[in-house]
Amino acid sequence: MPTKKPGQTARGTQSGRPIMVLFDILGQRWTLRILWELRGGRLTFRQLRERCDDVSPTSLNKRLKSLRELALIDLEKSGFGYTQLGIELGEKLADMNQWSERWAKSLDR
Amino acid sequence: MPTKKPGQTARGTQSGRPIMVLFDILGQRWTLRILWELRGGRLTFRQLRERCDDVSPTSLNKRLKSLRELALIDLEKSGFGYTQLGIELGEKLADMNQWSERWAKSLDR
DNA sequence: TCTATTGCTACTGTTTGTGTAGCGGAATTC
DNA sequence: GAATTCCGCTACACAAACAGTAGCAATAGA
Repeated sequence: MPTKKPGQTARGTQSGRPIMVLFDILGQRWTLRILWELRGGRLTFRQLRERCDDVSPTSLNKRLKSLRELALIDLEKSGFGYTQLGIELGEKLADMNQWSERWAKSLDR
Repeated sequence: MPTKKPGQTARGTQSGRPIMVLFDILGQRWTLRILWELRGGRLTFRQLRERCDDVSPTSLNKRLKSLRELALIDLEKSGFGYTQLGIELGEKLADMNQWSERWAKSLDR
């Protein structure tokens, strides 16, 4: 299945609305994790695999391919890393991290 | 597979860090969409199914069960809806929606 | 009692993800 | 210049997740 871009129909919707396309890719396993692990700077394919609990190269490659097509990450000599757009999305994940800590505390009580 | 809560190991990690648990549940298909569709208020099981492009009841039920265990949504007489914690997460999704619109415009160029 | 709606489940087939092994290419080392 | 080491990536077979249809038990209203 080719990666769907905003404006095109994505898994589970016909609208092509950007948020639906985003939910499509983020709703696939490892996507969120990959974006998260890149927050500290560029990583090679193999470094990224290690950080992601040795995700299978098959899955990793599929996700990286999609994320590159969607212009969220790119590949340079020093490895995979955020594009300008990806940085913004990474900030959203950082927000979620903060929220998740409060969430965990609430669940404890 | 039982739903993992923060502090417990989740799919793809041993740490139990809240963000990893969150990525686990959000990285399953339909989770993000379900949370998104509840933004306008409570919906019954069947209403939610319709909004989610007729997702199979099997999948919907699994997600709802997980989200309830994680205290992100609850079920009242008027249907499924956000908990207090869920509202906060819903706001993050609203942020993402705004971002995704800018993202789509950037991709056009 | 009959009807309609609720949340939910069983069952089966398709799609998605996993795990191992290893490829070809480029850079580095001896 | 041959061998080694790293790079991104792929093939293939297996396991887990998801989908689609049908229909259940429980509740409420007429």
